[in-house]
Amino acid sequence: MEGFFSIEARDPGSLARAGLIRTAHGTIPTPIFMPVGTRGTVKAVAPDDLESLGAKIVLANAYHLFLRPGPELISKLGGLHRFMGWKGPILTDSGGYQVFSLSALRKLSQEGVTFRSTYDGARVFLSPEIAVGAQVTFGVDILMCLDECAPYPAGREETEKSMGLTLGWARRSREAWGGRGGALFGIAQGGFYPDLRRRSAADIAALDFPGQAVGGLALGEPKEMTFEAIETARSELDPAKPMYLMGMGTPSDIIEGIKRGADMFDCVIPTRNARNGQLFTRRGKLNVLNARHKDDPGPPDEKCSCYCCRNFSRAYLRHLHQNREPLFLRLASLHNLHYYLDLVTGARESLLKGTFPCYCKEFYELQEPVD
RNA sequence: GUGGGUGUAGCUCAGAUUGGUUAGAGCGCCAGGUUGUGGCCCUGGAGGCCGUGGGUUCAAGUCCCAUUACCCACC
Repeated sequence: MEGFFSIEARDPGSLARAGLIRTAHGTIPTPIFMPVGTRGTVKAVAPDDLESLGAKIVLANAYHLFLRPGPELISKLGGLHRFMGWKGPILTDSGGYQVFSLSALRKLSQEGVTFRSTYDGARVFLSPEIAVGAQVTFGVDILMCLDECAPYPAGREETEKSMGLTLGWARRSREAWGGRGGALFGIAQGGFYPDLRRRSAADIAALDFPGQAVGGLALGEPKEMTFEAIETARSELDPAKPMYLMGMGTPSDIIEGIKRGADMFDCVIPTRNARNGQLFTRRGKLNVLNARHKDDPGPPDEKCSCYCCRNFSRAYLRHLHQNREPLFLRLASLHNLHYYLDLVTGARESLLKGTFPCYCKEFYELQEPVD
């Protein structure tokens, strides 16, 4: 994968860097945030919204799309890009997270994982080969290996066993991929045992994937543990390749992740929380459903230039939500995605200008103290 | 007018023909949470002259009488 990733600028005081990831559907400037579109749609927003927000890549989920509508249908309809009407790059998660999040509905074996479908209860088997095959069929730009994300807390033995399974699956995924289609990323696990984290990262790095992800983060552990795990993994991964922190995170998680060398992020927070009324502003979180906004004529964030903030009041947004109007979901999602994309774009620009430390400082200074 | 039914939280209703701590639920409301997503879900909180007035009783949302409002049926 010559020229897949290049680094344009580095912050001398940290591991932060700005780079470019080149794919068949476009070049992705990093650091980047990927809106989550699990089922081939970023909930409540259309592809043209994503485009005007400046989204450079979206994430979809192979497990969900595998179950419904299935790879054959997507292939028949021209691949996932065409199917979902998004022309830019797509990354698919393999379904590894579902091994964790749907743990009550699955049985694990060395060979793979058997799920009870969350749609109709049918038994579905997923292996590293099947997961890669599906992603290749989807025609996505970045594929993820099937992995197992150990829960938190987890015992040392359980964690070690889990990362072993993940490593075996990573080898098989790589074999099944064979360089076809997009770029396959390996996933380092290892829980919160520094030596296991280190080993998992080293083992994954040795497999020489085009990109590297760190999984098993933000499962409820204290922040210091999350950051330590990232640092530990980073020390063993290949710094010439993009590092993707899976499922991260809050705005400050992203800033802290960038400092620690991360290039890619995805998280459901901006879209999910938007649907529940929690909006992100420069000054911190804002629950626009709170009664105190009942007659507030101001936008969610005075300084925000998004479509929502330019045109609508907090009072109107609250009104929409109280009446369960679909427009609420769209406006709130647009705003939060704008915030997240703006956050990483700002970080990137500051890295290119050499002002990243100031950018971070300003980010924290603006946050209102939490009471 | 006569007979029957119903009045308990903002709404819909539980609270046995066994009277017994501080009267409950769902929804709504108020406030938190949400990290590789089902708009789901989770956690707290506020809110009651039990229609009104009398009576029986140590004790009444519960039993008795009256009264009032609404609903249904029949003149």
